[in-house]
Amino acid sequence: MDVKTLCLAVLFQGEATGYEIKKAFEEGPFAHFQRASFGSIYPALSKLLADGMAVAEAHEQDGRPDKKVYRLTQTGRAAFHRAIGQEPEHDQFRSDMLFLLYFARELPPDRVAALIDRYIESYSSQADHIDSCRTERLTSGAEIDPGRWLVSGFGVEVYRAAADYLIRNRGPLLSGLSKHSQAAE
Amino acid sequence: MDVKTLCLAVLFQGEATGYEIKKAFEEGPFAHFQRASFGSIYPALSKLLADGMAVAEAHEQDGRPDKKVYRLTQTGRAAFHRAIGQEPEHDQFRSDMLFLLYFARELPPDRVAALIDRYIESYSSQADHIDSCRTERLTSGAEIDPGRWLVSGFGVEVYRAAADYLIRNRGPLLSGLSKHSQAAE
DNA sequence: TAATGCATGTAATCGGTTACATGATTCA
DNA sequence: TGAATCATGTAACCGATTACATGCATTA
Repeated sequence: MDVKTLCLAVLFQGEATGYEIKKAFEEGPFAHFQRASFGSIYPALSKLLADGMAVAEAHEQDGRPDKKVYRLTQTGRAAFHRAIGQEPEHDQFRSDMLFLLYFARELPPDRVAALIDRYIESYSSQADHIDSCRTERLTSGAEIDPGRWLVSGFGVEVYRAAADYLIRNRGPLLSGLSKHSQAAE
Repeated sequence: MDVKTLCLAVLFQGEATGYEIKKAFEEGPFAHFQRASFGSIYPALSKLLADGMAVAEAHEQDGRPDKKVYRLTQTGRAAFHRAIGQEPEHDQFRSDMLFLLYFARELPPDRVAALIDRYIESYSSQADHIDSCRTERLTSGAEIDPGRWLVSGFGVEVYRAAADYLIRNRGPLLSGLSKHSQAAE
């Protein structure tokens, strides 16, 4: 998804500043499946203004640059609905980890072990983080949006599955590698 | 991973043409976690030649352009080892599906159902495809590389987990959506 | 006869990252 | 005192996609 659509999506849920939009992709609800940088968000927001898809209100602040709060117009809301109406591509789990581990044989065994541990930790903490947001929302008593619930559940499940797989296969991989190097040498 | 490194990786496993490298990302062993287009592969290959990381041998063919078979040099092999020695970033499952389903409430229920079905099918067939390659390799009697084995196993497991999750949550999502729309209207 | 596979490459364009520039406040 | 948070923006650069250009052989 291009950053313009991503901004449209965040603003669709309520007014926000560029800074807050960035946070939505860092800690917020989109954090585990989309990403955007300041260098793409601010230009996208300017374009949204220029295209009449959003309006901005400046809130003065002392010492800091004026806070610019963006809000979608009807045009913007329509554009968002058009965007989510498009046929999406198939999802692919583009992974540097898999790329590296594919060549495990070419790496020192302790480096392979360290890599796996790093990714177990990384996947697990992602899953835990999403899961804690879920329990939080559940206990807050607020109404639960079925779409968001499914999306966060998916995150927990898939990242958990990834971590579990690595935990189960760490040993076999390492012993497989040492057997191979013994045979080769 | 940048396409230059990706080409280095394919060529590390043996000589290949640009066309064959493309196939490695379409049906080959890298298909489920990396991607590259002709428009990036051919320039990357030229750069590899220019940098002395690969040499190319032209094989004449009738009617078609000469087939150019690339092979890594020692320099190229060293560059590849340097590349896989770098610290990678954390993996993120960037997903258009999750983005769309997050806004399920904004879509017609039948469209949501169709989307989910599409992705169940897509994830399942990815998992099946990788799995069939695994059993093929297993029954071929050839030696199994532990790294590649782990990587393909990961693909099967994670795509399967994704499909399973959607199958289990399709109904609840849809009924959640209809309840909500009844309450709102 | 139309589409697909084989086979290589270029060029326009696009979208995004990274780094830079600025600067007050608060927390450790 | 140094780092992090809040807050906005620009510009250089890079990498990749898309479309284009060519053209034979095979398969449906």
